Amino acid sequence: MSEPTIPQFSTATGSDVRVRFCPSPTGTPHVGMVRTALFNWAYARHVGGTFVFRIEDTDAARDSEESYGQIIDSLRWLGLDWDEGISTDGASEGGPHAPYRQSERGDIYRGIIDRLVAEGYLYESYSTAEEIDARNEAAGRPKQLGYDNFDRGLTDEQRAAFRDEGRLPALRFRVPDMDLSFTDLVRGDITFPAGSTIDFVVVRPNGAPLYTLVNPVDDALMGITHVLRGEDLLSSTPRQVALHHALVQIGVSPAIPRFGHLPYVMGEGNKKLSKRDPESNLLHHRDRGFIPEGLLNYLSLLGWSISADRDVFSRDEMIAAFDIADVNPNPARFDQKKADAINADHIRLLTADDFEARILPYLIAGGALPVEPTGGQLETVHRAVPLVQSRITVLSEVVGMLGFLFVSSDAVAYDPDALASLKGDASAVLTAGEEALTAVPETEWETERIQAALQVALIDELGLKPRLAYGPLRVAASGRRVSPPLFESFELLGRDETLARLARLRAHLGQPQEG
RNA sequence: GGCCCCAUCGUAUAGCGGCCUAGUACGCCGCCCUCUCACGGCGGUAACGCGGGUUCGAAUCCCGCUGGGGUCACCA
Repeated sequence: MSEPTIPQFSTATGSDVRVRFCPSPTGTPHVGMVRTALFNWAYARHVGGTFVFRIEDTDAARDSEESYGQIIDSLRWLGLDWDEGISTDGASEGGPHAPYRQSERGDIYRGIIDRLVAEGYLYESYSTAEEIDARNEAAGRPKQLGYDNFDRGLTDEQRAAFRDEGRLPALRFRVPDMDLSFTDLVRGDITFPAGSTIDFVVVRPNGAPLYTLVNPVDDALMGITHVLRGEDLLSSTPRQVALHHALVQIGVSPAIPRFGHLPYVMGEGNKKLSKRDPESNLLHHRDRGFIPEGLLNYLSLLGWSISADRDVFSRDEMIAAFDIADVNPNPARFDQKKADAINADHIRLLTADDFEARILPYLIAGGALPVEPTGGQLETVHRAVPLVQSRITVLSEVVGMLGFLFVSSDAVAYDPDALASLKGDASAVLTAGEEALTAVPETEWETERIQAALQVALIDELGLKPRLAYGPLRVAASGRRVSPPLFESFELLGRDETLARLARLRAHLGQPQEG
């Protein structure tokens, strides 16, 4: 008859698996946070389990409604759908364990706290930070050791005395004096020696429960079986295991969830990707023109891989292959170049129509097109799609790539860079080009005819190198050194506009340079 | 400092005792294609932190060291 001291961890598998994503709505969504959401989601989808979305807003001072909205917006955009959790349309309660915002679950916590106190798992602590420091100092105990479990042994008289002073107690969890172990889903067995986990505060003196309490409590109440979270929470796992143990003891939940700690997402150097780094901001990537497929793909590569020789794949392929057991424990560095390359691959995978629909908002946001583009402008975009889809890595690049198509000849801006690239007698080239193209009638104004005319006039007759011949024409058309293919661009611009641009650059080059 | 985690090319990773004179991708460097830039194609550069074991055999297992990171809040 040997009852184990530490009860069993969840043995749920397959459709019994319940995972959750429970961000705290502070600040803008971070890519590390999204990676955590992604892995939880992918695992749930892989095993056919349930993905719960909960909001941990127990810190009124730091939480914001704006951040809350951004997180939801981000999950939606990425397509990380949840089966249970906060409801955004008001049409449903969101699930059987509602509410899913901790700020609305006060009564539930109150009940649990009372039971935990009654069973002796929680005790009143009157020590202030100053008093703890002072005691440590007096005892020659290193300050970093923190709380000394002083209030554990308070007598009724002592507590009454504190209360008579008008002091209110915080509630601390009594950590059992034993080794605390668990088998991490990505790291294997981990043991924290007895005595290395001190009693921690779970309820503020004003009665407000803290994350240290509500996180495990909600996981227990919501039947979470697998906790997949960031490595930064690894060292708080022993106290959560202890608390979960208590919750099992008092009958709140049947088992302790299993834990898996995902590797850090690092930035430059050897530090965590900080909120300060722009690439940590999910919204920043979306604004640049990452597409969900690309970002999801790249993020999944931070600590995981689908196979030995492939790294571009769809979300369905990820779901089919993803297993938490395959996650790599090493910290991963966020590599913007690699992320861009993966995104570029996904952009090229898009159908032309899809690509077209996706670049429109960027053309508008970037100012290349008005908020309500004309039919003619939309037609131009449509025809330009094949010219740019393989030329960009993020969607916002279409603004610079196609912007010249939507301005009049007198408004083309010449990049200093482009002007500097002009070698030889550009004016002569422009003149010859104008003559050759003037000979092309409006009715024959299409790419092949344009190319043929220029080929004859500039390459064959003037004997110019293609580079020298087409450079000035490119700058005249787009104002840039890099642009979509030249002859196609001329076709899109139309005969009159093209000729006007060649004339304008010629005039511009003939003028003394000014500012 | 206590405790915990981590350790393969610059980066992300494959590798779970012999298939590894270590594979793939990004990056970088060449070449080809070519009206620019891309795309595409071909080739190249570059790694098992160190030291002990275990074993016929170790990138793979064990120990130590070194190095890096995290955490020690009435934040989450």
